[in-house]
Amino acid sequence: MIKITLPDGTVKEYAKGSTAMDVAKSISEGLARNVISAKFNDTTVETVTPLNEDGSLVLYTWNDAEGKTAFWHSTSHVVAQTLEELYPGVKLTIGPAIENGFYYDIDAGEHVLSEKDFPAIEKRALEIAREKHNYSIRSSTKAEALEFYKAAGNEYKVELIENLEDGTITFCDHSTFTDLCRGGHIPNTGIIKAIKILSVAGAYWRGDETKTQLTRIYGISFPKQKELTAYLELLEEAKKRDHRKLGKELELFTFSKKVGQGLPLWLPKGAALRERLEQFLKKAQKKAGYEMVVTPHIGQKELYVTSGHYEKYGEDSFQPISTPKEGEEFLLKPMNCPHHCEIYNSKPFSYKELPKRYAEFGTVYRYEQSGELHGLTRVRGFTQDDAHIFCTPDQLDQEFKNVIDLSLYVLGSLGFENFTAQVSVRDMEKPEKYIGSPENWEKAEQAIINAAKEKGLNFVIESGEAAFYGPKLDFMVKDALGRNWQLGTIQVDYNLPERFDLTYKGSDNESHRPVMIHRAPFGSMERFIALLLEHTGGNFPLWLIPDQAIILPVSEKYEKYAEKVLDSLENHEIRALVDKRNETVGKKIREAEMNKIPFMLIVGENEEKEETIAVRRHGGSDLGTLSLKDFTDLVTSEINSTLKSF
RNA sequence: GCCGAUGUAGCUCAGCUGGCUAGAGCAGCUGAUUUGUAAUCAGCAGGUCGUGGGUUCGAGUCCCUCCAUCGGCUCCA
Repeated sequence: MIKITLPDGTVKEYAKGSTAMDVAKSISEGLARNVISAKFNDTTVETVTPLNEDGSLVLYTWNDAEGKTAFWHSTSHVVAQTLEELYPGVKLTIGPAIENGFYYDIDAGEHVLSEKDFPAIEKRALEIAREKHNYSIRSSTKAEALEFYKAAGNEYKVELIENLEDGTITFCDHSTFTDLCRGGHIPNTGIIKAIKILSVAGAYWRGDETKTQLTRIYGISFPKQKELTAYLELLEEAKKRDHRKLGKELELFTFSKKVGQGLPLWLPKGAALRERLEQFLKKAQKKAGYEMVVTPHIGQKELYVTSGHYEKYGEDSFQPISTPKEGEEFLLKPMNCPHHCEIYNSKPFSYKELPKRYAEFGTVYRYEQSGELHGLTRVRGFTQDDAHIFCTPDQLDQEFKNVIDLSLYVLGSLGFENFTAQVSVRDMEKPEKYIGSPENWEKAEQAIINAAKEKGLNFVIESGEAAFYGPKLDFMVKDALGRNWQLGTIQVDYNLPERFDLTYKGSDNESHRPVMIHRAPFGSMERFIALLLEHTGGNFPLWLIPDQAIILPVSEKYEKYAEKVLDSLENHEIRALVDKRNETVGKKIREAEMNKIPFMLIVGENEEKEETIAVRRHGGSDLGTLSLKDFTDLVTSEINSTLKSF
């Protein structure tokens, strides 16, 4: 007998060799029907794996993330089988579950897969699923596994197996299909009721640009057809919140082929919105002890040779601008830090004067690969809400926490709640990749982790994600389609102070090296506004939205009164406009709704007589007839409740 | 940059296997209407079908080049 500990703490005895499914059956029939994956002593096991020792067991259903992982991974096997069947000669590589669904990478050989092939793949995969095949895991020796794939001519699997330890190699079989696989499957293909192939894309073998490009098939599957339908509807809804679409509809920004790809053009409403965001941050920064500086958009090539950026990125960047003068070259600035370093260097500092905090809304230019450009989230010219803090090593800890406070204030004021933080630290196995002393790195990494903990951030630590010059903390936010984007960033830098020979005089009357912090709470104005658009669906907070109210006169006769209302609102700094067009009220309301204007103020005979306005809120609720004072109070109080001062 | 897809009026789209002067709705303009909570009516105007080449008696439709966009990959100071 073996003792199995369940998540609620109960311990039960089972015959040796019992499976997770046996345990589920002993608890309830319903659970047994729904259990699709299990973890035994923190290792994923099949529901049919015999358990031969004491241990703790967790059972998962479709409602658990682990259950979905097993479900989607299992589906990828079925899809792989389908691909082998429909396109003879394809070579399978890997097929994991991902956050939403799964993919399978294949070397399709001569076949070119496109969307046209999806229906056939979906149909056949579902047929296979319906045949209710059991998944079963089988061990293999390394020699056997190698022989199998060498015979099949699949060099990818051979490469994978060569990197595996003998004795740990397993295959998963179902139907006539077999695949090298470490495990984690649902019991039976029959519970896969809906399969959707979502897209096809190129992906390099092992993520390496120099290796073969494989064909990646993305898909998703569900235990109920209804859930697939709901998921596809969700995707449709998400598309409506795409910032590229909303930006066009709300006239915030545009792109021009003539100006160049990845170079956004800000329209009046968008520019004004940007301006409000900048003022908002400037105010908070002033309180936090920052000083604004201004630097030019270009700098001598020498500047970037000093900073080291030219060596690292020069080839792949906008190329130097030459001048009539022989040998003179300038670069568009790809970041503001070197300029700020030179500002620091413009005079000597005592430790008593630190930290110095130089802030600038600095526009930078980076030659991003054409295939990588994406709306406002990935562009070639953008404005960072940049600042560089020069401080003593002792001040690093406190400064870092202060920056976190500022970043949280920014995210909070704009309604971002579901952000995560990522702390990027060194890859301890590759010390040669980083500059700066290990002691300093250790100190900085600890300072960041402590600060993140102290501020209660929901964060993950990623090894090897640090920049070569220092560790960092990034705030990550998801877009409408669930893709992760980095917004705010806080980075410690030991490199530039060294390269620019920055110093301060310490209490010991010796020269010391300051530490530098790069930080941008928005990240960039472009990306921040993009993510804010997707988060709010275009319904920005009242203080930020371009037009706060629109006055809709019922007919031409009330235009004068409408103008009077507009004057009054403008005196209270409410951004409003009058729709004087010769259209019906219904039409004016419809368009104001589509333009996402928060308040619609209808004025006609009654309102003129009583000096009031009939207020309709975006979304349809009727706030009734209000006096102008009541309305301005309403607007002010709503703004004050969302926009706290720092 | 790589793989796959897309590109018709300001916007959203139709245009079947190549065949008369390329269509619609919205937006725009003109006129009528003076409107009370999500589209008043009528008329007009608007397109070298992304670009350049090719095949063909004939190309929006087929082929190639380039450009841009979209989904991924790689990259992201």
